[in-house]
Amino acid sequence: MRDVADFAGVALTTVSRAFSAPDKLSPATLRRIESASRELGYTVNFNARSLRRKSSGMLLVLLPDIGNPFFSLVLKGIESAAREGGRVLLIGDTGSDASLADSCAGQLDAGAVDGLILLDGRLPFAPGSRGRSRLLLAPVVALSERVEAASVPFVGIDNVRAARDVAHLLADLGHARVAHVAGPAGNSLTADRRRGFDEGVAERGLALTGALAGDWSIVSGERAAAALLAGPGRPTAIFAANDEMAIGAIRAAAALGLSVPRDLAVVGFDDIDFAALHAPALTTVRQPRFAMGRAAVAGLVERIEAGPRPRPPVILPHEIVRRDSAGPPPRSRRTEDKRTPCPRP
Amino acid sequence: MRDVADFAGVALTTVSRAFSAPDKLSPATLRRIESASRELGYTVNFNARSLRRKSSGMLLVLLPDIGNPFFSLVLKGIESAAREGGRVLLIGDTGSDASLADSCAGQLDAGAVDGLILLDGRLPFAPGSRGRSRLLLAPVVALSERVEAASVPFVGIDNVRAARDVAHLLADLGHARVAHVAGPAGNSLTADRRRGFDEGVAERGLALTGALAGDWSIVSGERAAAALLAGPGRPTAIFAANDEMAIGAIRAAAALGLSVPRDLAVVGFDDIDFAALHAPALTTVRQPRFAMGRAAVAGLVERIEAGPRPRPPVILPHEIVRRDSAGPPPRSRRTEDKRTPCPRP
DNA sequence: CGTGATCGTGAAACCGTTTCCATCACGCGT
DNA sequence: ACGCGTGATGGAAACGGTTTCACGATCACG
Repeated sequence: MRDVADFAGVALTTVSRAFSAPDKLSPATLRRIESASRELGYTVNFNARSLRRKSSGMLLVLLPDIGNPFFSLVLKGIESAAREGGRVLLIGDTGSDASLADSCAGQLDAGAVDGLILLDGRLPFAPGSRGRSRLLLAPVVALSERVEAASVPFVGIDNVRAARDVAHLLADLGHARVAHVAGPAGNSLTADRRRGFDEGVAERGLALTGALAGDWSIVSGERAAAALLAGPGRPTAIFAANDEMAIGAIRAAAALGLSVPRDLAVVGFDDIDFAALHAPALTTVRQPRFAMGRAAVAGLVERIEAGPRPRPPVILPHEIVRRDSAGPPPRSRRTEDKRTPCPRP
Repeated sequence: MRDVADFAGVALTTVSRAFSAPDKLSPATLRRIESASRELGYTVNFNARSLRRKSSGMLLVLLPDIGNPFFSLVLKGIESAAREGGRVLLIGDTGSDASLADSCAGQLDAGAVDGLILLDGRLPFAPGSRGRSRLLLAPVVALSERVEAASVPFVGIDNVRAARDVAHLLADLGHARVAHVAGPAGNSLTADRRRGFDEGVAERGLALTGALAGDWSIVSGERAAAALLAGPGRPTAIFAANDEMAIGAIRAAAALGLSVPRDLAVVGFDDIDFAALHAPALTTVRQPRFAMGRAAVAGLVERIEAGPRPRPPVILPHEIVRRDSAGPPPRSRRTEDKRTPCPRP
């Protein structure tokens, strides 16, 4: 910087201003400084700037599995909003390792990042620990999945309502016996979707023939659905708590010689990209993933700039997307009733 | 730091060493300093350290689309190796925006990151520009996809060989007329796989009925395959340059009333997670994605530490995974020959 | 008692920016 | 002609850690 200043015949201060507040300089000096730094191959040093400013302009995103297709569009939303605000993204895949999440979150204390976006329902650091209490005041926002601490701002959808909507849809289609493939226990999404579905089922007088937990993966959904379909009082519709498990449920049905949607209706959740391309195309709950990412950044930036004031959660609208995987229940029910024994077409 | 030193009753220097070279201290003082800093809530300031050390310990990964399932396991490999080396990951999704890639790469000059992993075939900055020439000497490694500059170390597989293996597999299965759904033009993967397939086809005397380019997406693969299947001399096997386009090809076949693998063999490339779960399960070329990620970090770290010495490319072994989507050609060929006219079952 | 080896000590320099405060020139209203 | 506000610029002190260096203390060992 010294060299650039000398080369351009200005003071160090002026060069600094040329890069941090260009509009404060006369166009002439600005041009001179720009050409000088280009000549000398000068670039502002990021670390020095961050040190001095006590802010790096980086945002850390913590997520449990970067391979999860649900996150891709969310991340793009985060990235797009971050970029508009001149901020850079750090992504930490915490996997199932809690200590790893802790070390990632330590970046906040170390001043490496200005804020944290949690896509993982777990808040880093053990409850009651010093790290945890510090985190509650820090610029942190929970996205999609709530965290137990209410003081952490939340961005997401109304999962209870959405799951209830699914139950209503199935009732409207004529189903009477339904089952649920839930997410893993101890997860706010699992709990909310389970509760909403139960509510909707009760409201419409449906029978819940069973509910089994998966771990969001295709194979877990397949396993759970296989068990649900094997039991007595086989359901005519299955609601899976995410799209991947719904795909698993369709596989399980196929393995039993059941065709979706003819013999079984399946509804997923999330509307991942592949949902529309799957055969059959998945009926599912669309989350506004891109908008959720953007809203999280907006909330986080506000918290960075305005401090840890409590904020109401941001609930974005969801939408039920009707595609091929959910139709009316099979006629076979009526044949079972022996009321109108009709021949197979 | 001053406070911690006072609190622990040691010198500033000693506290510094406790965090940068703990093994140089006696266990007793180390413990004392640790408890003191815990007590005082002290954390090393990342920016100050990076500034003084002229190195941040961060690695930047540039990729064209974070939603691409191929990258997920690669990223996990990168992450795991980076973590072992005590380094942190920055991920930049450049999309199709070249200027965005430039600004990301500018982080290198700014000292924000120590190295760059390019999963995008494009090298940032225009050829001949100052940024580009600087990049060639900087710690950069190309992963999976080669970049035009030979001086940039490369980690990946032998795509030519792998595609040739696919042609041989199809020949072994008895296919005589094959087609190719290629990647987008101007991409090294597209070129290599195309060339290898052509070579293999020629070696075994197969007929290439056509080759059309997609953009790696399912729908593009579907469109290309539909065109290939509609033309005269319909192929009995299609080799798609990645798994997603292979899935698209299977969709296209289904739309034409063709069943895979009975009426058409389809082979993909990459072995993404979903390939094994797709119905039918995809025959494909497995890339050692996790190992590739790790190797890239290893190469990058070496380049960071040892300087820009030219290094031979790291070519990892691939493997053909035979699943359900590719079988022998349909009998119908013989019926077409009017030799054994048999009734449809 | 001498001899290394190991561990710890102050002080000072350094990293590259930002920012507070002062300076300076210039144009304007009176 | 004078005082003054304004906008551009310069000087110097942080910012918070790391490194270096010469040197003092301690300790085990022969």
